[in-house]
Amino acid sequence: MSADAETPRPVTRIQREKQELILEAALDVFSQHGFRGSTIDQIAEAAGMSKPNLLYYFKSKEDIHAPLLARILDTWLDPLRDLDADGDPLPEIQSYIRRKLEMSRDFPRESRLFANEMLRGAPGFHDVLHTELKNLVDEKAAVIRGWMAEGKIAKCDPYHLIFSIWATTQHYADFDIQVRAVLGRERSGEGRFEDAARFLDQLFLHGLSPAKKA
Amino acid sequence: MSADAETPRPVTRIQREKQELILEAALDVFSQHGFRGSTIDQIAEAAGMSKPNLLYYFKSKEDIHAPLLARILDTWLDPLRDLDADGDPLPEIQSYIRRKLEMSRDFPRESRLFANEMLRGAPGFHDVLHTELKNLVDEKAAVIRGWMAEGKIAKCDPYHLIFSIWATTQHYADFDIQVRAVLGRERSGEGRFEDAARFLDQLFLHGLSPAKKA
DNA sequence: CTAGAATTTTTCCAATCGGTCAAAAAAAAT
DNA sequence: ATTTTTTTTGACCGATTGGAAAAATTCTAG
Repeated sequence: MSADAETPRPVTRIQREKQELILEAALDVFSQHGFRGSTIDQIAEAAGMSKPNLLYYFKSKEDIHAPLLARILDTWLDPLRDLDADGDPLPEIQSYIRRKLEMSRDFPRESRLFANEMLRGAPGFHDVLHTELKNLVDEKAAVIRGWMAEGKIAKCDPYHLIFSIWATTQHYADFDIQVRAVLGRERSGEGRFEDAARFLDQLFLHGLSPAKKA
Repeated sequence: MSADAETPRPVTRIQREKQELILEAALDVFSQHGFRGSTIDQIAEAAGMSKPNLLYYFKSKEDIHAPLLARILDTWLDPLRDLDADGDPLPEIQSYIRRKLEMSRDFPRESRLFANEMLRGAPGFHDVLHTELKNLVDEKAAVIRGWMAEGKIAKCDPYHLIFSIWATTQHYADFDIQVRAVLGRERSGEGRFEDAARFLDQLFLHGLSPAKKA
């Protein structure tokens, strides 16, 4: 018997399903209230079980939160990983933007959980940001810089370019309520994501300068 | 004697100062942990006083939080209010971006408090978003559309333009930790805001299309 | 100096928090 | 059917929470 007093490693299919159910409920709660603002009771109720029962599957609040974060960061960076150095620069960036926007549309809770963690100062997350994340961004920034050197794209700071893509796309998940309020009832349908996609295409491709017919 | 059992309206100069001291401390705490994740004890300690003493000045947690939010939304929108329909479009927008960026640099806690509130779904804030905020944005969106009609600026959705300015500028306050991690030790000085300003100028003015010498 | 008001501290409370434990119940294995 | 294992429940614990009450202190005016 190992000395590890941990959550029963998922043997049964049922166990895995229950754990998934709990993580799903926890995502709901954590993404709204943050880690400290969420309670185990809340999560348990959202998952339709009692608190001790939930604690049978995850032995602490942290143990529910941590795997959520880990999983999310990973899928969150997938679109950036797929940025292809051998592709056409502008279409590559364009499709990166589109994929990030789709993630904000399809996984807003994940985006908000991530944002909550950043606002807290990302405790117990620092290392990942400075290694995994930084390495990936460094790599892709180099790719982008390569495109600039070839004259295929306007010269600019690739890091801030990536930041601006993150910011503009995630905004539609994290500030959803504000966006809906400002757009009003009529324009708050799912169509707002298509409008956003159109706008971001134009912004990143041409900016605001009036079209020159030179 | 009014029936309102409220916090002693600030008569003394000392009272006003203490209240300000508390709000300052509360801003620190709330901006990091959100409303539910913050405790009165934390705030009291940050303000250098005991919890009951703090409760002498503000009778509840909500009573500390609410005025902070109200004040922030107001100053937060100042730059947009100043967007001048009679000014030159591109410089107007450029200086709006710059001011928003400066606010992220100089008042990051305010930005984070606001972000925290949005993530929660902005309870007890809905009305303000749908009236004050929406009205202002509608007004300024009309101004921008006017500029487009005159051909002084490229045609695009003015609402999403405003969203993208909010997103890109506030990102440097709300995701500060991520930004620092990615930029690395060397580039995490205050200079990053100048880099950001340069980049955003280019993004919004010209986008990423390679400079045409047509 | 002294009465009165303003401020601060001490003590306390009920509710909620994260989490434990043993017993009950349900499933699975024999 | 019965034993064994897994899952669920109910009762409970110490710590922390938001907040009240009242005593103790400090400040201020006369």
